[in-house]
Amino acid sequence: MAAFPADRVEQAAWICNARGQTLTPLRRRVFEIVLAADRPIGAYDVLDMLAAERGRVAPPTVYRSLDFLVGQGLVHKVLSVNGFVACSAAARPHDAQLFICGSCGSSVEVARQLRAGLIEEEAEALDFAIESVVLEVHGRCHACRLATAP
Amino acid sequence: MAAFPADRVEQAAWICNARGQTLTPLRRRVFEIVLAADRPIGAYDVLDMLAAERGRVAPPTVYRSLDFLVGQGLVHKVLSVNGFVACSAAARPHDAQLFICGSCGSSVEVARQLRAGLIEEEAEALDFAIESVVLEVHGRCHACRLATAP
DNA sequence: GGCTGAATGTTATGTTATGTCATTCCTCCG
DNA sequence: CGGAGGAATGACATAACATAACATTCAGCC
Repeated sequence: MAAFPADRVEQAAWICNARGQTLTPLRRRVFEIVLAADRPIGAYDVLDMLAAERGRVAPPTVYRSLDFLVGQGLVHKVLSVNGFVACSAAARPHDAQLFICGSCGSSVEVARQLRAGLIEEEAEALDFAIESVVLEVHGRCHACRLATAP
Repeated sequence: MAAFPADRVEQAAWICNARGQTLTPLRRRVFEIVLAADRPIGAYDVLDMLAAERGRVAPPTVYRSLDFLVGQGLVHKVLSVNGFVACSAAARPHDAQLFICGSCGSSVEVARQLRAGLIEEEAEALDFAIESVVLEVHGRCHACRLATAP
């Protein structure tokens, strides 16, 4: 198998192949659209862009592709804004840790683990089997803070 | 002012009063409904229950009351299930930390702080001003684990 | 009495997401 | 070759969640 590629779309294709999955043209295009937005983008925004390129597109077309990408860890769903954002480190799936600016809508994914075992401790105490953790931090980003407090 | 009451609904009324707000009959009833569900409940489920009691009820009626309760910290919105759950410690507003069972739908709110400063550190590094933090842990609860692994 | 503001009612619509069945296309196997 | 089977997509309909905008009610107050 070829070496891990530099381009993010090619990386995505490589990752899918490595798992016996296929980044079809449609999925690839959806991924490109999500990637091009530098912030969480709504499913219907993706839909509109697809529709502009190829005529009428129905919601399931978009949701199926997004679900696939989320399933592969290539894209994260951002619950607090009902949007989707490209993962910044998709090689291995992980729970997203996002800082989301309420002012400009941008989001930053943080790779470094921001949990310090307390969640796992608590889960242990509750005898709760963790499957995933949603962590979304809301506030104002650096740029927006500068903009309004000059 | 009277002492802090034992009943959760009375507590809620007391908290609202202390802030110059009013827990009106409608809001009180919505709070009771959310409280009675021992898990996150959807806005439209609340709506159905209200409608059963008082005839036609429109969505804004319910959403306004829920928004008020969320604003007062009496109820948390659970993003990952589009639902609302009564806060277990409403006296002072806080970000919710929830363990949600994907099997039975129950949720448990944890009062103990599960963050260890890493999020704040990261925010500092990003010059990001935190306004709120969404933390929702998904998995299987104790009861459901017992049920399927006897 | 009439002004005011908070709350609620009412109508309509916007936004997000999914269920279901049909169609296409590729692959594998005989 | 030809058909079975599976993955992906297309197409249609509808469900589920949420809000905008304006009307009405009602209590408190001058």
